[in-house]
Amino acid sequence: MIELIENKSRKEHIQEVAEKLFREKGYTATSMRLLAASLGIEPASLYSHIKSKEEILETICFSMAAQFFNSILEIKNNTLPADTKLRAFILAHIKVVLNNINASAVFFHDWKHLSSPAKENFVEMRKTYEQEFRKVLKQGMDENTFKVNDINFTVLTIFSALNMTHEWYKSNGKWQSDEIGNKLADLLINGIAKK
Amino acid sequence: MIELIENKSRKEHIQEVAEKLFREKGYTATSMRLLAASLGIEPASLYSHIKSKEEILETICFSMAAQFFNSILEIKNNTLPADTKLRAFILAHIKVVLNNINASAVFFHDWKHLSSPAKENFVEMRKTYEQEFRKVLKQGMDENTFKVNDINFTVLTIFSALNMTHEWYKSNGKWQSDEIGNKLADLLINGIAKK
DNA sequence: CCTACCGATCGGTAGG
DNA sequence: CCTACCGATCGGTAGG
Repeated sequence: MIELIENKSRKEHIQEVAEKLFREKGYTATSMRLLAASLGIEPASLYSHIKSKEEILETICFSMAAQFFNSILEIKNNTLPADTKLRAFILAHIKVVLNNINASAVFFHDWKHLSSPAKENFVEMRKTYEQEFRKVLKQGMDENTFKVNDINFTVLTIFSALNMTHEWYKSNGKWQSDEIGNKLADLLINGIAKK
Repeated sequence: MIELIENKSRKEHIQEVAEKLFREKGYTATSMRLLAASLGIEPASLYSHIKSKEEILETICFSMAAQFFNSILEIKNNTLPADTKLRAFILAHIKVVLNNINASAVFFHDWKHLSSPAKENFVEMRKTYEQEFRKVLKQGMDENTFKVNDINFTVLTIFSALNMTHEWYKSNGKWQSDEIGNKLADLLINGIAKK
């Protein structure tokens, strides 16, 4: 059986196929019947492994959130120059996005379909995570190496650039995660204009 | 009647309310029953004015596409230095996004729910539009004022930053469209690092 | 993991 | 713009 060969539980398999479908069609437009058919089972059989459609969405969103937090855990308290630290943050963030390309697409597009209180928790976690990026921008201003007029605006723009990579990234393409992370860091830190 | 005072046809009113709901809940998750209720009419009455739910989506997507094209029409064939031209493109683009905040959210999120051949046309138009931004990056490299390693990557990142503004922009906020456009242009052209 | 089925809701039509 | 209604599909449950 595939799930034994790949050493994955049936639940993990459901999760994985759901991520792919949710990414392609969107969470709301994906029916449990299609998910079941994609797994080769009857719709009712899904509910032996999962509680509800929304449970799948919650698992995606909170597992991704945990991965984002973990990815910067070892960087955030290091003593590093602001530009080095920001680049490390960007590389860590992009690695999580590109290693979980389906889940991150769902994470970015469909978190708003979470119910309360999951939705409020989600927004709160995102804010806490973004705070680490705010801190490093502040640090760069204090060190006089960054010129940032508006920290909030800059953080939002950085995340815009980082989080859209999932839309155009092809895993069979020529770029590795760190290459893309470095290109993004170069562009955001140094800009398009020649020095 | 409101629609007469505001000089709007019933169809335009439906369109406007639909844009707001589609933005808030997503296209698929918004039912025609909710749309009707928001307008204070019965669901069946909608179909006196529109052909289908997807017609509303098509109108949003193609009207936005037309606005984006028109906004750069007077700029693209001018003889301008690349950085000036890129900034003008960014200001024009951001003005369209922020003047149509609901419609642009739908445009960016839900275009994939278009059916064929509308979807293919949409993708084609977007590619043509992006081409103008590619040209100005190429121009900047020729003029030796831009340092761009990868035009395709850079254009995608520029649009990521530009197109996410709709998610956090508050129309009652302190910023006007051109202020945001200029801040984006500053960040993308000059970067975060102090010169 | 299946058969059988639930009530609710979907987009849309007929006819006035 | 309404009443009345269509067949299809939704997420999910009961019981095995």
